[in-house]
Amino acid sequence: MSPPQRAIATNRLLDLLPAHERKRMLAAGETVDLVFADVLYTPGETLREVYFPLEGLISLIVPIEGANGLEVGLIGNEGMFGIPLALGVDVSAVRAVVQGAGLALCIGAAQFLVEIGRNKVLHQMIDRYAFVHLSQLAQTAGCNRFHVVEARLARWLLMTQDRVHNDAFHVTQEFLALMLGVRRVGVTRAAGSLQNLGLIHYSRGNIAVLDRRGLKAAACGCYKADRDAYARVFG
Amino acid sequence: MSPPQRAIATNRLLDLLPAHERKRMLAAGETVDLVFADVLYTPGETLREVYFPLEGLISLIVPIEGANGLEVGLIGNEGMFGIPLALGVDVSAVRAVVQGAGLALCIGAAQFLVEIGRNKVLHQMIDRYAFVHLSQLAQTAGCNRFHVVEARLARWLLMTQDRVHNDAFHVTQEFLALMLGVRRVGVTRAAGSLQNLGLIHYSRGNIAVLDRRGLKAAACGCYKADRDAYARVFG
DNA sequence: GCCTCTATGTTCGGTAACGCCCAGACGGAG
DNA sequence: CTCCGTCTGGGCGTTACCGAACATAGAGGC
Repeated sequence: MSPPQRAIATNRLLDLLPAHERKRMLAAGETVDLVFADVLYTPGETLREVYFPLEGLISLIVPIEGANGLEVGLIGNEGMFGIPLALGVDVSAVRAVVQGAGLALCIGAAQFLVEIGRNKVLHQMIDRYAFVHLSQLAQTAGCNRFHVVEARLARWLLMTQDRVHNDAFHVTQEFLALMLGVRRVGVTRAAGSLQNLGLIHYSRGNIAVLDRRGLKAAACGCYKADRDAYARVFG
Repeated sequence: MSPPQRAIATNRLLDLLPAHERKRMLAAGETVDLVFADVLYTPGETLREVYFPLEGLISLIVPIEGANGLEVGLIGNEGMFGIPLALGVDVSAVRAVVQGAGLALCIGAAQFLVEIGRNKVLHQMIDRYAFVHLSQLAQTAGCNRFHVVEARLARWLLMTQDRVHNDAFHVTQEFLALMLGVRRVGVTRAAGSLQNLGLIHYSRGNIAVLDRRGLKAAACGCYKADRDAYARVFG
């Protein structure tokens, strides 16, 4: 057997740029390691830099009175953190927490503004991503209101799997409960149900997706809606 | 007594523009009458025009499987409908329904694109508004998840009052139930409670806010959070 | 081996919603 | 005045959660 190959991680947004522009972006920032559970930003904090995850995963969490907060966005290598800057605002509206360790391209705010000012295609692309984020946010709002925990958990697992490009990843039920805005017990029940159906396997924070098709069936339509929204804009 | 005066309605976004630019915008479009319950757009529909409400009220509703949809945004004269166009996307992500009749400035999509291409201040302003909308969407997502009907109803009434610039307006419990994503009976209970507290009065669709302070106290903090988000960006 | 810490599983009573259905009450059209 | 459509109020059983507490079980350090 050959040793485990490690593909060069990329960011799908940056991949949309012409080669020379992509190089420019890579040169404009530096590759940093996102450390699990690091809080990159809190609401109201001034944005010092933006992140284009190559492998890492960033959760966007909105604080809410009477609760521990709620995840309203999940950013992997299909997106970026720092939309407000592209919209002319330099503060974060949400808490940004590293949910999966890995590399990310980090670009200073000032430099990023220079780049989007200089490069129309880049700016256009970020704007379109902002629209996708807007759509997904609206979808999530409805999902959180109407859909049962099990379906939302299935959706979350699929979204995460898409972003880590791996059937297995690490996340405890405690953490899932925080993301979904439910009690841990609720996650235990839902996850147990999904496991009984043979869709996933988990043990002490190690989750493996066994049956992607089945998981899609168990998830609410919001998963598909999210993907469609992305695909409609980026093809 | 003097006859009821009718102030010239304005749009707070357009008011932020220099006088000559504001005139230009008014000339670029035409003033139309938003008709109650009209569906301006459905999800996926191509945007033919944008609206800057002067008096009218537009509800943004996201379709959601297993439910009748959920309101995720409310646009009065403090905002505009058509954010996607400013972000380089020409389809609506939501259903846009006229929730309060009144005048609005309507500008064709092509013309609007010309204007924001020509006028940096305008484009910047719309982008910032998009950010505010993003923040409010995140807040709403959490609010819908965690807060009880009564508090959400109070928030909705305050938001609407702000946008119609009037203590009284017309909205049935049936409609409120749709907006809040609950049963009509749930609205009956919550509205009855607010009325018992002397905060509002209602009868057959005619709602009057009697005690704004009290209503703020009854609402969740999301109302204040929304206003703060707007104020932080537009001062 | 043993201990400890973290993660998971279970149980209890409580509650804020749900869907469904029916009853009353007002107001405008005829 | 009567009729009818719209709007509001209430009851009933059900459900998916909640908060709190307690019980097991695997993984790693020593």
